[in-house]
Amino acid sequence: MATATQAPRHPAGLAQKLADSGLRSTPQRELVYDVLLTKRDHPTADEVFARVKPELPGISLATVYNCLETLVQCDLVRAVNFERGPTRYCPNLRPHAHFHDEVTGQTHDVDLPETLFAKLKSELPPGFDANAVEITFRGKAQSSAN
Amino acid sequence: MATATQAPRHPAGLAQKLADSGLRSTPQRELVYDVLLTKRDHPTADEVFARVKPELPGISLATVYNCLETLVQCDLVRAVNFERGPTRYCPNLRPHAHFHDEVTGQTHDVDLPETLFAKLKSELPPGFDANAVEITFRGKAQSSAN
DNA sequence: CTTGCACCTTAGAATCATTCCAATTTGTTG
DNA sequence: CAACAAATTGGAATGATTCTAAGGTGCAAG
Repeated sequence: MATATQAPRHPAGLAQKLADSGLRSTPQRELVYDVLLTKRDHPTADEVFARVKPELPGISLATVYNCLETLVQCDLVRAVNFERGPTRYCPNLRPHAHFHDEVTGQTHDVDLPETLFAKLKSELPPGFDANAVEITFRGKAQSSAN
Repeated sequence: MATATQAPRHPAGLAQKLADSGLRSTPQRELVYDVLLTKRDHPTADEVFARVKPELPGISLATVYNCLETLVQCDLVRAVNFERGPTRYCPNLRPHAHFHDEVTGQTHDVDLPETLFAKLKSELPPGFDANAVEITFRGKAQSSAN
């Protein structure tokens, strides 16, 4: 069998994180996570399905949805939504914003200083207690590097 | 005919704004807009439909969708999305953020200083040109006044 | 081991919001 | 009034996601 190119690309934290939640590590979950880490272009469930299928031809779309949901529950992946479009998935765990390119339809991560998120929460009127902030930009990006 | 209670609640700018876009003012459009202005609780299309129907029993859901879309096009109303839930509609045109109460499911407007929006855009890396920013909080609100 | 059982995966049906479509209705303009 | 464009309508169609029921899988206790 081939070797080098098949090694798991993720930091092996998956099995652990899953176990922490009383869940099992399965080939499907590993592969879905791998696919997200390998090409971080915020794929939809369908896109993940397409990327995963060649390696695991028997996998079903329902399972891809299940795996993605599981990864989100375990805080290994974030679900990203934009205007009723299909949900996209992002393995970037640092707090960051998203930029939606209106021309290409691509989604880019935008790192913002941690202080900004704090500042935003501090602007809330009294009585509002936020445990998450989401920031989304829409516009045009000089899509050079891709 | 009755008078006081039936007077249009909106600032009569509707017909004008529509005309600006080469569109007609219709009873359906007026009423949908009225409903949004009257109870600013970010209703879904279904909810708007329910509120509009008693006054115009023949109206169809498709028309409500059409009217809402038209109002959004004319910049009289904003469409607000949260995690793949049904689109909600908001006649507040000032730049503001939204707070989603995880307990009640309600959506609240949150006014933020204009400078914050500017600051956010200025944080974008070079090459990114945003023409809109969306800020969404999720958390718990002391739902007192409603 | 081998049986039990909880967890997983699977295919396909079901759901839900929204959009599309083709047929009327309405309004305006010549 | 006639002709045409813009709007509305009900129902069918779409697309993403979730549900359901039926098999797999794999560890754990005996």
